[in-house]
Amino acid sequence: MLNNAAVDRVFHALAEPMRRELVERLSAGPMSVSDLAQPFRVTLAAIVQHVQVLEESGIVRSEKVGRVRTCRLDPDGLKVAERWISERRSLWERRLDRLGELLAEDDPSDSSPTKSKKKRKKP
Amino acid sequence: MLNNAAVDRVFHALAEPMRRELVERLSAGPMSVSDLAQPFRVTLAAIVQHVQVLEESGIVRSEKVGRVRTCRLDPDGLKVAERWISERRSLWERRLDRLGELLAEDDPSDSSPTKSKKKRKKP
DNA sequence: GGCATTGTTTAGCATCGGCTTGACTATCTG
DNA sequence: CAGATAGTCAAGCCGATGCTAAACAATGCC
Repeated sequence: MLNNAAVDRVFHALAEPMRRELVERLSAGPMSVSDLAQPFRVTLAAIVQHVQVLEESGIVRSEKVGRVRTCRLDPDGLKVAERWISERRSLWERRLDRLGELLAEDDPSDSSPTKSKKKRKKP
Repeated sequence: MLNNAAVDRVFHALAEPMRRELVERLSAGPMSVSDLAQPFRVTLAAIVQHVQVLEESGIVRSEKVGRVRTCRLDPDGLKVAERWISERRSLWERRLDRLGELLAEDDPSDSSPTKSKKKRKKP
């Protein structure tokens, strides 16, 4: 995988609770940095640093006009993480489905983990 | 949001590259801890710790039979992260769509920085 | 011009997190 | 039984990370 570094940056960015809240706020619409900072009890500098991380990860884009920097969500950034997850999950779930089919083929017994009895019959 | 702590744990778990590789390996099928550890150049203890984090986050379930602990992916854990992302992203994208419609309605003035020309007509 | 607003940058601090080491338990195998 | 295998636990090292303070720059407003 070549986009490994991108996946890395995105998940690293989303690991931080305050950064996720910033994303949450931005999902409602674009915002200046100080507007973003308003509900938090931290320095503006801290918010700026978080925004930088989000921006380097591709989750957020921003542009400065005058002295105010306006930040907006970039769906493509989030898509990177979303795809990584859904690929792994669907891979695993397909596997589970195939397994279920195999079990159902000739064994109507309960497939729950407690005392699973493996009666395999290969024709 | 009450499941905030769960979201926190899941994203924290996925932030670590080696843990994501473990998830990747597990998406191919269940595995013992030492099988999981095999391709990595770290101690078994390190892998155990990673597995614990993944398990506390709900991404992985495991059961010990005899002296071997078998780990398997739990799709529900990954779903927590997947839903968080897709909710934020789709919220934002819906907003973009509405904006596009509004712009197309009667005001050709440009709201995006790079000369985007949206000529859409709403029937 | 003078002052407030809005960020940006850097250095330092404190905490967190990943990893190792080493001691230990429990289970299999000959 | 002895020894090997598979994992667990606790302590500690050390680099990464979030936050602050402080100095700075650029823009807007009177």
